[in-house]
Amino acid sequence: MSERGNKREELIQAAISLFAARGFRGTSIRDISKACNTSLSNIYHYFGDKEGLVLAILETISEKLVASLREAAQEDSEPLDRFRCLVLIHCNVGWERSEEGKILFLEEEHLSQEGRQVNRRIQHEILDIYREVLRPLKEAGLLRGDSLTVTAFNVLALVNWFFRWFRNDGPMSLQEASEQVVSFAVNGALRIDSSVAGFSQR
Amino acid sequence: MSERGNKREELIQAAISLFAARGFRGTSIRDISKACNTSLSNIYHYFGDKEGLVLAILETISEKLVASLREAAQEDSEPLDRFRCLVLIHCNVGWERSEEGKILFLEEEHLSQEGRQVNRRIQHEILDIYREVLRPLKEAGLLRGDSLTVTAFNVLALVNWFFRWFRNDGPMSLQEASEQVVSFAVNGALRIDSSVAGFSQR
DNA sequence: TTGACAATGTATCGAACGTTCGATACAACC
DNA sequence: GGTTGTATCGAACGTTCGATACATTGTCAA
Repeated sequence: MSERGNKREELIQAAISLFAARGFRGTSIRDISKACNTSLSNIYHYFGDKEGLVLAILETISEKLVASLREAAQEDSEPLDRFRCLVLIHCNVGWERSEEGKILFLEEEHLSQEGRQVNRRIQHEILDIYREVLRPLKEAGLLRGDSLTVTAFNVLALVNWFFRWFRNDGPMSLQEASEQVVSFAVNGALRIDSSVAGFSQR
Repeated sequence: MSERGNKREELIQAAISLFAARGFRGTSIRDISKACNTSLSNIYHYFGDKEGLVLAILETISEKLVASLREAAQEDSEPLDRFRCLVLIHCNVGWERSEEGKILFLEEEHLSQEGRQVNRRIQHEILDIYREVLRPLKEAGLLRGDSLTVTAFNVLALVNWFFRWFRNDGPMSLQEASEQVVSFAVNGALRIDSSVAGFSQR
């Protein structure tokens, strides 16, 4: 009936949804096994224990979300456009995968030492992408703050909070809302002299 | 040994710390009772059940944090300064009471219908404070976005995320860091023509 | 002094938790 | 055709959970 490795992926997907909706402690492995019509012990066969399941989830997220952001960050265009593009992509991709995003920031305190490290590593990867994109803008003297890291934190704040307040059935479309976020991020982070052109001199 | 009503307050304070550190599901009422050297049943005597304890905590937070913000928002100064002041106060007071802040945003999914409503009400109160402070700036045509609400969300994003990344033992002081947040918030939210003066015409 | 009532403690409950176990079914390999 | 490895199962383990029942103490008005 089922191909090889299918159940494992199915379990991960179900666990992502349940963890995102009810949290780590709020979701029992029985809930997850029931959602996949399989047995408790099958989860232990695949992941060792409950935290092993979380680690597998984090791996999945790391591969998908971070890859999308890296792609956006490596586009070959002007630094400002690249920054704009990164924030916009992050809003859109992150909203599509908002369940995964919730897991990243919701559950750190319930994890063991190893789980915490993996979690931090992923968050650090994302932060680094932003720093990298912001760096040429800083070198061009466009950054408002002194610290690349603080600026990156602030931009990430906007994006991650966006996933909390935005509702698809609200008055704004995803496109409108994420453009608002981009605008806020650009103007909060950068000093823009109304002349956006003539920028790529360096 | 203990005065009347002391135990109740002691239980609330201990519960705030434990919930903030380990989450709602991660903290048992036994943990809380042990932290106060009292018995399980005392908690049920005072709060009815575990969620009643959370509701009592939310009441406490609502009284303290919201009151501080209201105070900052009602200062009699120029609208821009009032906005600046509100964000700054929020950063500082919120950091001092960061445990309470975590509870506000961490646990919604574990609460019952009533708990959710109380939680939303408090978040709505805070959002309204920001909207109120932003309104005169919008009427003066200084707001970048069309929506007061979205702008308020974005500012709240910066403040609430600040509580996540800021560390007292880091390279920046609380004052430096919160000023960075204020700067980002002001420039992200508002169109400022470098001439800040001559503003209070209305 | 006593009686009501709030405050606190002890003992216990059923349910749910994460985890482990021994046993299959089945495919692949030797 | 025996051996091995993987996927899956149901049952049970010990622990902890939120909650309750009931007894005891403390306090203060009648």
